[in-house]
Amino acid sequence: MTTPVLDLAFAALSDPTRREIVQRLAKGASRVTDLAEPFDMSFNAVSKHVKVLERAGLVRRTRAGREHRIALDPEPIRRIAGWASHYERFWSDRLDKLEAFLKTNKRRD
Amino acid sequence: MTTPVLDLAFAALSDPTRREIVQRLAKGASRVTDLAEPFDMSFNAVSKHVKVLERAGLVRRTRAGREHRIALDPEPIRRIAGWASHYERFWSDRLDKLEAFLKTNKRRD
DNA sequence: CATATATTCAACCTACAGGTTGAATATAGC
DNA sequence: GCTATATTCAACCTGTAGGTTGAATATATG
Repeated sequence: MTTPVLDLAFAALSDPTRREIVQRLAKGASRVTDLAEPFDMSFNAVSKHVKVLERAGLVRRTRAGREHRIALDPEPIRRIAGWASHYERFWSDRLDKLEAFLKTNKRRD
Repeated sequence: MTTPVLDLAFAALSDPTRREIVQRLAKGASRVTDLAEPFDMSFNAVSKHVKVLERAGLVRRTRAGREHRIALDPEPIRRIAGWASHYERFWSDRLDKLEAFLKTNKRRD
């Protein structure tokens, strides 16, 4: 009944359609119609998926006339990354690679 | 129908009972009975949760007589962390902190 | 104003999730 | 061998997830 943040975020991201929507939104905000276009399912189904993402806080909606602009909110993904990071001591073998990745990425900024 | 790794892992982790099981297993492997003990639900319910975790690859089972030893397999969590890391450019404000954290952690090794 | 577009709302369907209880199975210990 | 323990299996129930279709709502546009 509490349905806290992680419950909703994990559940929302367990659907491949919704992960694909999130991925596309990472490249920029989008209307619901444009999000729905590439999928082989009804517009209404995609609209529902967007609502699930919204309820989970993964996405924010701003209305502009009849169009709804859907934008990614990265906070819940951050929370998930934070949750996963508690298991880092199980993946010490990957720490070096990650650190290296972060360093080279930093240089590029 | 494909039900790939991320689908199952995210779905499994969307349940707070299962996240608690994972958390406890991070401190060491456990029998199903011991996992079930603190929960306010039937043993069978917990047994089912363990099976969901197992099917998602988050947990491995080794039989020793009548007892089943359940141990964490960190690979799917790694996959989730990897998935989440693709959204790092949305959290550049946290990159410095993470990098610092990794560096100090490295020093401690 | 009339119509086309963008979107949600509502009802419905089927499948699965998470819980229960009651067996069945297999091993351990007296 | 008998009984207690550890566990799954199977059947069942209720609720929700993900999809559909059809209508309602609101805003653009000729």
